[in-house]
Amino acid sequence: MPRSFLVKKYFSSKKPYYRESHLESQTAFVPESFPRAALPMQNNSSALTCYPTIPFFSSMDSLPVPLSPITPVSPALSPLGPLDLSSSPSGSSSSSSEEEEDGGRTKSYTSLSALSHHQTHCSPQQQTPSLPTVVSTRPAFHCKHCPKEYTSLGALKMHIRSHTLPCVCLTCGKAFSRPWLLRGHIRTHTGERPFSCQHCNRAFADRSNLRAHLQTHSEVKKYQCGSCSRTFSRMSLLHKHTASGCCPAS
DNA sequence: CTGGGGATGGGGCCC
DNA sequence: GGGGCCCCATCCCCA
Repeated sequence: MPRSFLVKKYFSSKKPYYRESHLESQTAFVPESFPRAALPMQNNSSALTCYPTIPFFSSMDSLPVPLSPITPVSPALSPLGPLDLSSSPSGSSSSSSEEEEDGGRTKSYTSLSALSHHQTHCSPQQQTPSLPTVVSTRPAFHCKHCPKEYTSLGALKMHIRSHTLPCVCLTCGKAFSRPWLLRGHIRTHTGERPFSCQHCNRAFADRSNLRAHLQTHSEVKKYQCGSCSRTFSRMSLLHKHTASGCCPAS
């Protein structure tokens, strides 16, 4: 069903949206010799290039190295050694990535992302006091590029890709963390729109955008303003509405 | 200001 | 364990 969001806190500026400024920094890790000319249109996959993060790692030296020799670590002993360069002592930090209090129940997914949002929101100095100081019984894998930490190496590796951005578009040089993100981006070059609306035949390059579009065909607008009872088809529209001053409260 | 499309990021799940 | 995909989330831009 369309966008039944778990209503989470709305952080207006919490996450990096890769605009020009960021792009500029990104191009720093793109091999300068990427072929600009050839537009690999025929075969989408041909435009996919996942550079093995070499350029970026040139400044981050040790990252790929420690991943392999990691050995299972006892809960008390977090695998910080290899992965975490300078970070906090494993015990003390224990920002309890997944222990965001949820009625005492460990909630891994949304709370972690919420915690991540929180962490990216607060300065490292500030965040600790607000976090429950729970000593996690699970190992903590710290990202050395940001304050985030994960309970599995796989999750950390996945996260690290968002720093290394190994997938580079051969057409424009923009870099992405995952191949499928790059594929979606490549559609913006090729114009491919594999997702079409069954109601109006409008096509979209992204399934999420089709899903959002389907909302426009829906009679029911599910996002309602608490103050004026206006309803909106998207949560973002509701947020814009409230931000524009309808709801003086908050 | 609103509505909607486009683009993108990230976590989780499944294979 | 990794890749691919799904879904959620959010921002930007334009009409």
